[in-house]
Amino acid sequence: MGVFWSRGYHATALPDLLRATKLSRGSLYAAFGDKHSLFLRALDRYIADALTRMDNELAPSREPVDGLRTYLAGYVDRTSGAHGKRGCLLVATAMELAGRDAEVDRRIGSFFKAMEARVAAALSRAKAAGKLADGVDPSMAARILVCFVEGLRVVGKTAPTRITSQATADALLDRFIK
Amino acid sequence: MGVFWSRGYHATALPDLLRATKLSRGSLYAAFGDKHSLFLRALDRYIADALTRMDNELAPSREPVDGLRTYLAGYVDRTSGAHGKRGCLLVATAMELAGRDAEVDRRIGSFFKAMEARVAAALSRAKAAGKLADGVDPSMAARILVCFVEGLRVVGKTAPTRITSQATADALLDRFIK
DNA sequence: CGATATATAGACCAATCGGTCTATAAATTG
DNA sequence: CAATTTATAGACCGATTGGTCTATATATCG
Repeated sequence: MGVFWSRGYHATALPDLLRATKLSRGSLYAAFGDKHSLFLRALDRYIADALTRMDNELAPSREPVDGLRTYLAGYVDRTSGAHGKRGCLLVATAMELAGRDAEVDRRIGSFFKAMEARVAAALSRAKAAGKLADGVDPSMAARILVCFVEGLRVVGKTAPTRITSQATADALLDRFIK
Repeated sequence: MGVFWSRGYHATALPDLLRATKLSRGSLYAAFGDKHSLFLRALDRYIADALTRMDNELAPSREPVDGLRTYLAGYVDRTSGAHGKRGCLLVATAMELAGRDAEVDRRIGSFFKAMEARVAAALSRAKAAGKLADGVDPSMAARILVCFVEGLRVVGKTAPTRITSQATADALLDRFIK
């Protein structure tokens, strides 16, 4: 997964995969079929990891605003400094392959929907608890936040400081909560 | 430019470039040196186009909030439906090449800075005109908007409807203005 | 017109791509 | 221990990569 993550699909050659998996050429093909299948598996794991992380951060048992704060803080951490330069397998894949690979399309589309749904749910709970500012619609705000964090991943490629990114994320969330 | 735009750097092969430029192999190399130089030229033009467009949309002579509205509307248009699926040369390049290509790094970094500066300037003018909501810092809000529109480009790969994207952008801007 | 400069098509190059296959080594099992 | 399975290294394949070069055609110009 890591090698696709930091290089992208096309730029990752078989030798890179062999080095990363410590497998022989034959074993790799026996285990995964071909490069494309292996890539989809890496993408699936990346997505699954991201979703379970969100399920923890935004769990209904937690205070929703706290959950959103840690959710955003996680993105801040992953998109600033050296972490940021590493990029994001999902965003890189979306830009590189979406629209040209049906399997990828489905995964990207459902991931964004899933993320948006989780954020919207957390915002709804926050609203129910009276924590949201007046006139904030949870599902609308969720779409904004999803765009924002994915934008963070893009801008994160220029390695902004954690301080700046954190302040930006805080400023945005502060527009939504009381 | 178009061919790099919709396919990315690695996925664009020489035959694609020959077809797009209607040049012979020899002429293309005589004119541009190599694929990488040609790519940088395409990227430069893409960036220049984007900046001059912003200079028009956010011109000091225009009403700043109107300028921001048309600026956002432009992104909405470019990131929804079929336009969205086409993607963005800049974001695709950032994800594909940033961190591995110094020439690209410089361009991506300076573009985001330039975009942020222009948006911040427009927000400052809006604030001076008393149009900004209480507690909104122009430069902070500019960072938020930049992340948001770049996130739109990513999510736009899933071809959301223009209606939805426009409503999302409106909802965000409404959090900043009175 | 004839001479010269320019651009063309496409042969050609080494390197690398993803993928297959075989001969050998290592591990497993009875 | 011997027999058998499993995994290894790496030769090998055709296709394609970015890039060069030459022979031919097309303009340009005096």
